[in-house]
Amino acid sequence: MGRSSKEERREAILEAGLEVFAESGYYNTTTAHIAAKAGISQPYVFKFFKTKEELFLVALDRAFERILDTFKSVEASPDQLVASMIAAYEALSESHPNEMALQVIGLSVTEAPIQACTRNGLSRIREYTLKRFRAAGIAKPETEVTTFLARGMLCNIASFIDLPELVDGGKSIGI
Amino acid sequence: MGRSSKEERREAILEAGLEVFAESGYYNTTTAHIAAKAGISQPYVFKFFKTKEELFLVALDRAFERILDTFKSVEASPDQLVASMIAAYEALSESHPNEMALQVIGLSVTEAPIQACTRNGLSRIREYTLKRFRAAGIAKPETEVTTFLARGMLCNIASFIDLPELVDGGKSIGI
DNA sequence: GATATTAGTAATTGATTAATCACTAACTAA
DNA sequence: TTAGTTAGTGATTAATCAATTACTAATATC
Repeated sequence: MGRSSKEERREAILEAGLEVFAESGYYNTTTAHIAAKAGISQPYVFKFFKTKEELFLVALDRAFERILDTFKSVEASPDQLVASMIAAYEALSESHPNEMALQVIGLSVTEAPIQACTRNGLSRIREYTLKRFRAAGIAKPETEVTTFLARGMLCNIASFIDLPELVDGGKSIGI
Repeated sequence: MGRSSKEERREAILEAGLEVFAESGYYNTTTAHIAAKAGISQPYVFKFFKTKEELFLVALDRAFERILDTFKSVEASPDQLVASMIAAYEALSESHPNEMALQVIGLSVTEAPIQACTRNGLSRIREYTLKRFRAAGIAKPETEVTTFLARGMLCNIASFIDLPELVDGGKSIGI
């Protein structure tokens, strides 16, 4: 087996971790669960990630990066910007639900590096969105960005705690 | 010592639990921490609460009840309703910050009874708010309620993860 | 076919912690 | 004073789990 296989194995463990974390949260996920889902032994996880925390951090960071990349790829006329970003976010919620769940989980993990990652991720998303809203000449951009992020986060929450009616009475999965 | 003292002791343990949970989250809070903050021995906690989970549930339930009671006490003319409810929520965030933090923590605790309590609490708050918005003749009440709740929750989140600029650039503590 | 390397595991450890148990000291009432 | 009750603690337990260690089987290389 060449290098790519090793990288694939790491990727498979990361994906398994993502799934189990999204299902059981950070603290109730054991490295044994992750290993089982990845089809390997529990200690072998540690050949790819030094700690459980590191594995979670890599997954969480990827989730934030993907959101940012998704927003960066949005091209729209000023008056269509918000609608386009909402659509992009909705698509992401469908294509990568586990990464969306990870954001909610990250919120109340008190380990400092994870809190820092969450803070940093949300901060960067806010900054970038604000820049776009401003460039589009949207009125009260700070307020609009907060509402946009708030509705997006509530959408993740509604999905994670399985309470769809929390968002717009559950009529759509939209933010 | 009469009965009231026993009730006071229970209340003190509950308050200690609230503080420690709000600071360290659910899983990183030990019953020893709570006992230390309450000035008693660790096993004595269990004379008042059967399990750590039960203690958390009582605190979380109280947090949701207080929000609901606060909203119920809001009296305002239709065109002032939203502003009044925001003001009431802001006051609550200042007077009972730990209970607000508990909501965020409850979101990603995967133990079933706690998830159920969170779901139920948010659901009831949404229902009541929607009723009030409708009675005030607010247009698109479902959407407005979602935005209202979303901004309130983001406010709790911003406070819990110590990222004030997440809400309206950090200019105020408002929702 | 011997040697080295890679991929992987079984077994163990060490720390943590919720919860129980067995106890004692202080008060209360007859 | 003694019997009973209440308030409280020290010591222990039983389970869990991240992380390490020490090993083996397979594969590639010369």
